[in-house]
Amino acid sequence: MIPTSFFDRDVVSAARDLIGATLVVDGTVGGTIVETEAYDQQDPASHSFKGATARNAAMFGEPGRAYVYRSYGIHWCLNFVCEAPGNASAVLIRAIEPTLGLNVMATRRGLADIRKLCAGPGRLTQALGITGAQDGCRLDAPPFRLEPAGASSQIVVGPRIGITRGAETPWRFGLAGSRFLSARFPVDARPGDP
DNA sequence: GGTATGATTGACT
DNA sequence: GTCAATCATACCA
Repeated sequence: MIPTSFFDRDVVSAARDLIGATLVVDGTVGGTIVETEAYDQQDPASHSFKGATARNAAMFGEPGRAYVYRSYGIHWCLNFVCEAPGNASAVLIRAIEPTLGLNVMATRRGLADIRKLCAGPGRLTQALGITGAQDGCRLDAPPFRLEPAGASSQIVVGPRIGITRGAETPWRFGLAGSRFLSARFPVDARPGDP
């Protein structure tokens, strides 16, 4: 079990150390975290950049809690709050390698392709059944369960995806060579890869 | 009150 | 590669 204290520190190192950790929801679905991004309050791409609002309240609350928001009016995105208060920050969970409850997740996604089951922030919330109802929930209590990464993994770093401001900041982390990333990393791109 | 904009995805040329 | 879906939020009047 990853304790709340794990998140009471710099969001960038937390984002890196979450690669390889296991996320389980409702004890029925989950997998290994293979892609994350960091956002802090000094970051123009962060929701917390312009101060607290009703939507981002969880980011300004205690670390070790979930921040869930609606994206493009369609999808939900899951974050882990870090280092707050003082520097409202969070780790966006962008992709997991599905390991638990594949049938349930495939049904929710209406899709059998395991590589696209949880490869993307909107996709993994749909597969895991995460909605705004989990906004502000503790990460060390049901419905969540988090287990730390095992042996240290080879980690790749790159610029974050889908943002217009702060796009040059290399705060995206991934498990090197994973087939379950939402997109390939520049340094992870090798000729001949599918 | 109105309007522009997304930490995205899936369908389509 | 392009583009629509779809709506809460933020910001302006």
